[in-house]
Amino acid sequence: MKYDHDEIIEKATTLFWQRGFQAAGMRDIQQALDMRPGSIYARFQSKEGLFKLVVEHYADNSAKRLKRVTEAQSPLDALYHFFETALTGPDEQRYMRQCLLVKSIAELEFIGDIAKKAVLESMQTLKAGFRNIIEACIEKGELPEHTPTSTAAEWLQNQFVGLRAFALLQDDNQTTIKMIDKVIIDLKGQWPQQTH
Amino acid sequence: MKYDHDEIIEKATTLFWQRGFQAAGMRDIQQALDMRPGSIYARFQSKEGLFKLVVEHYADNSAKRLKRVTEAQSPLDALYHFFETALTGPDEQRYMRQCLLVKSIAELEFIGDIAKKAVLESMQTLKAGFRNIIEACIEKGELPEHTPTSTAAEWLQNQFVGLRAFALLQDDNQTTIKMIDKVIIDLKGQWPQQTH
DNA sequence: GGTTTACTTGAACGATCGTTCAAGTAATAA
DNA sequence: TTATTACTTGAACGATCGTTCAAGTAAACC
Repeated sequence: MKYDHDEIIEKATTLFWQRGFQAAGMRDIQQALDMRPGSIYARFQSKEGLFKLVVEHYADNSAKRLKRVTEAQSPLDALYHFFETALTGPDEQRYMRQCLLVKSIAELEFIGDIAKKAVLESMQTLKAGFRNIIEACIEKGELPEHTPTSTAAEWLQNQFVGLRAFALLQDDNQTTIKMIDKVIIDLKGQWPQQTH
Repeated sequence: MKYDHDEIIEKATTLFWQRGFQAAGMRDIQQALDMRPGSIYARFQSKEGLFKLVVEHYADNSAKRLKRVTEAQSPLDALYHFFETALTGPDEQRYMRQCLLVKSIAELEFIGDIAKKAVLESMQTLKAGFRNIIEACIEKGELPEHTPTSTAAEWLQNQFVGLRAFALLQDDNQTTIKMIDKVIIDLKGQWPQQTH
């Protein structure tokens, strides 16, 4: 084994995160990993097989981060920090502002069934992570008891998705932070009634 | 001229909206338009040239719709309706839930500079449309005077983008409507202060 | 020591991509 | 009537795509 497995996955993650599944051609991958096509196919079966591992690695990482937010003294503050870190990084890491999973959803049709399944399942994992954060906030008295956890979790994930798309095109971090502030305000705010 | 110009653009819009720029291959386009490659290139120079016209056509249409919202008796109600129509259409028109422009932003790198410019400019047009709606709401007393129009417009566009991505994966319209309700609630709600 | 297994190499394959081009058609202008 | 212009056709081009494969290497197992 000439190449370390974790190192490969991380290099591949960077490439797929920057370029997306389709745009990252096999020859780009070969260059980024410093591996020849045969090696890659012997290990990962296909481009999709490699991508699947990357998605799972990315989702694991994200889930761990969300868990850390849940376990913070003030989950609400930690949530704010989580958003801020994800959305206002330095320019050379701008590609990180976009969520790899969301980016993948945009090209779901081209990905193949196996990796597609991994993407959608990872989205569910993240949603559960957001729900845990909200429940932790309620428990610590940072959010009202009557907050509808399931709805709020879906909403929060959606805000995160929207903000990542927003921050990607946004040059002014101050504007992005204003949007994060708004998210926190609305999270504490009213929720729609069942009836409509 | 064997083929009508508007008809071509509309057929092409449907195809690009469904498949995206990259995924719509020239042979798909040829089939959808019932035209041979030479005809297409003689008229539109390139795939990108055709796409540019499609984007502009789409943006014009969207701008008109937003304008109609602005001019409604109750812009806020009309806004609600606009969201609802865009996000809960029948299943065979599911592709319409995704905004063509937002979808294009996801593949901005592959599009080419000319169409790319058209996409970004169209986004600005839409943002201006949202701002006009908010100003109309304030004028009609449906939103507080102190609503920060520019921030709120950016926020509203962002909510729209997020919701379209959300609705695309969502099967239950009731859940989507709950999210639209939340948008309207938050639109009337508090806004972050300048200082932070 | 011999066999197996896991990995590595790099040339090459077939498919598909956007695009070109020589040739033809039909309407308009001079 | 002739020339020009705008459009149309369909075969074909070169580039690039993901993938395969014969051949080689090196550690692990018997």
